[in-house]
Amino acid sequence: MSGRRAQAARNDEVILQSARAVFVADPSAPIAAVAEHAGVGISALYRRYPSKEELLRRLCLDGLKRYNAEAEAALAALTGGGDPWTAFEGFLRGLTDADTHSLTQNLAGTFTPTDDHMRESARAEELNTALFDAVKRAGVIRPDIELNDLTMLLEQQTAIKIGSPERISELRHRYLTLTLDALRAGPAPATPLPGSAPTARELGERWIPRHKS
Amino acid sequence: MSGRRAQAARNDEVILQSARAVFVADPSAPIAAVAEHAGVGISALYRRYPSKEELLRRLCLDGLKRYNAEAEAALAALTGGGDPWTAFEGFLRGLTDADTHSLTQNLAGTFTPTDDHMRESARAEELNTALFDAVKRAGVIRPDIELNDLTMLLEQQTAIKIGSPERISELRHRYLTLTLDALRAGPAPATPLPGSAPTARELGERWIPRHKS
DNA sequence: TAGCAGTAGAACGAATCATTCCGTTCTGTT
DNA sequence: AACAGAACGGAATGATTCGTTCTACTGCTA
Repeated sequence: MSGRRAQAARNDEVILQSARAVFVADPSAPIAAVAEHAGVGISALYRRYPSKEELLRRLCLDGLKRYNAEAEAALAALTGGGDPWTAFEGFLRGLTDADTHSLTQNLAGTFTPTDDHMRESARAEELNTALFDAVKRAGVIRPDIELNDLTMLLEQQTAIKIGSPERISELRHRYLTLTLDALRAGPAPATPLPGSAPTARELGERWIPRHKS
Repeated sequence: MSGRRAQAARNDEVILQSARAVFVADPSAPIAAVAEHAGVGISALYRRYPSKEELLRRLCLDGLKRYNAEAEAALAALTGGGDPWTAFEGFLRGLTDADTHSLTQNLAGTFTPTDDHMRESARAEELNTALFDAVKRAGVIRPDIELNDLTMLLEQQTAIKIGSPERISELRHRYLTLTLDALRAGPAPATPLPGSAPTARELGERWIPRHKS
């Protein structure tokens, strides 16, 4: 399968990825920005999604599913007899990599949820509770942390927006490491922080006015 | 001094506070939202500030000054022989209360900075370095944390936006406590977390579409 | 080679928003 | 008592942004 058909198939992919990249960076970005990022025309978008809202719904739903997949994996590792803390850390690392919270919490409110969203969301809550209870029962987490604290902690990561996606990921893992140290029960292991601290240049760059980019 | 003159003086105040509240919650909010929040007409704003940008500049400058004031206070406490960790914690608590990072980092880029901003910013960097070096030298902070990490950690707080300003503050202090535990050198004290975790209701509320508020 | 799936991007229309402007109300002064 | 104007509320304005639609073009594919 090649030619026109192939380009279309390729576009399916590049459009979704571009939408993810653009809307994760700026949830209120115009749809034209997605087209530009993908290197396609606007009509290529509208051929696939009837409206911007529908595209956002799709992205968010994918995010929810990805979240649930990570949770299921962690839960499986846990009930399979794996080390509780390792499973828990892997869970949070996975979510950080997938940037699921930028896709769900940051997009929430920009569209009216469908039944699918409700379903995945409910499922997420189940998995969450099961996972958290298991980890809590294993006693590897400090006792005054509650389930919903995790959501907020992960959501805080979305405020880190500096430079390239890779750099962002590096920084998020850096501070996740710190958070994990704080989350862990018992004596602090003080894991060495990965990555490097922001530079003065990175921090200063944000003062230049950005009307058009 | 009363009557018309008094109302004007009162408006000076209420307008600034409203602008802070509105733009901290949403840096791209329309100027009309500020007027509405303040309970005044739009012209009351334009009488005081020639443009939206000027108002933003003012807010940001106030934020920078507040930041520097906190830093100076902490530095004074430190060189005055106070406990280094207490001074450091007080510094971060103060910044969290004043929400200086919402006023500076989150507003940066929405206007072209003036010389005043540059000046205060440079001053902030001086104070920062002095303060951080002193705390670092005292050995109360884990060694792999660098100066600019603090900025990012504080900036992450600005992602916490749930419910009333009081609730937001409570949650930010809750996670600041956690971060402080992670930041501190040596054996983890595991300070009890203040406030209460987010509720499912608080978390779920964000899924309702918000086109008009 | 006819037809259509697929596309690029201009055109359109609605909405948003900063700013201006006009008419009104009060106050301090003459 | 009457007025000059400070201060104000909010409608009108004009520019801009942005989602969506529409037209014209391209090159498979049957």
